[in-house]
Amino acid sequence: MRLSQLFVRTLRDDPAEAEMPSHRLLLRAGYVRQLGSGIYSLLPLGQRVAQRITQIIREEMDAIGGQELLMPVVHPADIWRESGRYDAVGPEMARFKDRGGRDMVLAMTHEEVVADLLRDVIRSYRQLPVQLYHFQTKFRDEPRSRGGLIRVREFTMKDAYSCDIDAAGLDVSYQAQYGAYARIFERIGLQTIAVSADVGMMGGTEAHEFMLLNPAGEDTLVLCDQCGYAANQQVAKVRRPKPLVEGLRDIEEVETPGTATIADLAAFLGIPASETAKAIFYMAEDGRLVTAIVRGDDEVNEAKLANAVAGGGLRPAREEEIRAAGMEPGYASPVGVHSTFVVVDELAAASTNLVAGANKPGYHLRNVNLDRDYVPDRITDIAIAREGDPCPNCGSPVILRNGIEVGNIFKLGTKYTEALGATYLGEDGVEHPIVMGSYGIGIGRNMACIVEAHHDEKGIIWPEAVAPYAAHLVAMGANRDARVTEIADALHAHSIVTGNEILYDDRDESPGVKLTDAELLGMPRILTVSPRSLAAGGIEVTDRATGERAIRSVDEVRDSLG
RNA sequence: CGGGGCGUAGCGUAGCUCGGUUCAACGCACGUGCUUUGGGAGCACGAGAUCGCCGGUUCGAAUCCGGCCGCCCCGACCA
Repeated sequence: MRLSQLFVRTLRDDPAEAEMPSHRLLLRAGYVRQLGSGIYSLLPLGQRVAQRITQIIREEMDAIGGQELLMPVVHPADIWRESGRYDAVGPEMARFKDRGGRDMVLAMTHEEVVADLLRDVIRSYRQLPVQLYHFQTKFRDEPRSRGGLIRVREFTMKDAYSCDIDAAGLDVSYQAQYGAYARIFERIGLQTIAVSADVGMMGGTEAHEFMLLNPAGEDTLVLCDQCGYAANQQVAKVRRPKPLVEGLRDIEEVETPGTATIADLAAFLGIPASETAKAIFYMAEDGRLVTAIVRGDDEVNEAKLANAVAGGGLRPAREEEIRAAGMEPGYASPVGVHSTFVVVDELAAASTNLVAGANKPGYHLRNVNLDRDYVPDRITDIAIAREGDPCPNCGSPVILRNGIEVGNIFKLGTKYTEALGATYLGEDGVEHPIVMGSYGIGIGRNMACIVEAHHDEKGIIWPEAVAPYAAHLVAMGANRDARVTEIADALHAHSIVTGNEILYDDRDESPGVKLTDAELLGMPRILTVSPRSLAAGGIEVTDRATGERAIRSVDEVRDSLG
């Protein structure tokens, strides 16, 4: 490809809106352009990278028996009503009516369509298992897009769906996907960590997310470098040492003016925050007011709490809702209150003689104890893991790191197949719902993550496997030696013939401009043809990653392009 | 949705406090010509902006006021 013909323009200055390296460089080097918030065009260079990533994923999906198909972006609302998600999913799903007034949606994901296909095609256990996948546009009207291609609203995703006769089959499919993911990320140059993850609104029993460590990552990971424990903070278990149990002392009211926060309360009473009980309130989707109790030095993990409540999503309760239940915000506790769903963290439950709210302004209670003073509905781990906590596996201190999710795998189970009636007739002559798994990789996000992991101050450094072109040929000083253009043209022509076309900077630009652009664009090798290189014996080959330069003969370079 | 910031030429910005013949400017990029050619070249000429939009105040608005829209960052949110 001749650079003089390529639809691209590189920018000398960083666009003001770009902060992350990948966003900055992809814009400056002309791989992408923004159309609106979270909506991007891939320019020809970007599209080539996307296609190379896509092809690698395709190969690995095929290698584990995946079958590629293509499902629509526009869905009738009906199948989303069948699964219950038409109402369960909020405004992030775009909805509209077609000309006939029928409700339609833009696909955020394709479980419903897969289940619909399964109920149409699958009759017998003999047709299972099967793994389906496609590359398709998703639209999710995110409340906030960010970080260039890291979090966008419209994007292409590889989503795969495994379909098995039972949980054991799902385990096999899940493991196959896990292995394929490891190979995919290895091949495209991303060092990832697979962490246990929350199943969230997808439902299901188990999930992993493949994470790229990155300071700008939106997820917090809890990692143990001793035993390899790795979990998203949303699900990371907390196993802190149990406190010493004291004898229960009598409850006692104490005046504590102006102590609506744990920090103020602990300071006022001169006790550590760990000797207090913190009450946080949420409304569950089913209308229950949830009281979460953690020790004063802990924070509530909302994902864990939501799973403990099992009443759908949670939102913070409003003050009037808390008062309506008989409690006083800032001085609240479940003591003497019976109308809320009380979830107590294990550590708080094991702690004795805590200070808790008295449910009147300016007063707390000393020596509050579980069971004696209030009745829990559930006792479970709802605290958020902290840096230095003992690893739930081996007890070594864990570390916290930010990560970007580059892929995920979910064991869905039968949620969608039951809802849509996708069943097979088993060997036992009985109808069973098909057991599904779901496996996603965002193409654009992966492209951005590769840049995050592979760049320097000069520009992008594409790994060979995903580079838009294997080499960037720069012709310089053509007017002083006719052989320069001759040789460069011939090399470029040769690369077309071999099917491994290189990028050829044939522009009438100064050497500085050409070399700077070559480094910005990031092909793995830069081939320089100039009177100087010819005098030295041929073509200068620069390794973009290491900066190493070597003179190679023209023949040698030509052969390397084959 | 809360908090903060920003919208002036393709990109980056100045001007805005203090309204008016340096108010529409500067650098880069762009076009033409000549020179230049191994690290973002030089000279000359040139094209390109109804200063995000609408309304108001005023003799006069990029500048002041109100409303709206868009974009970015933090948080909430995130199959």
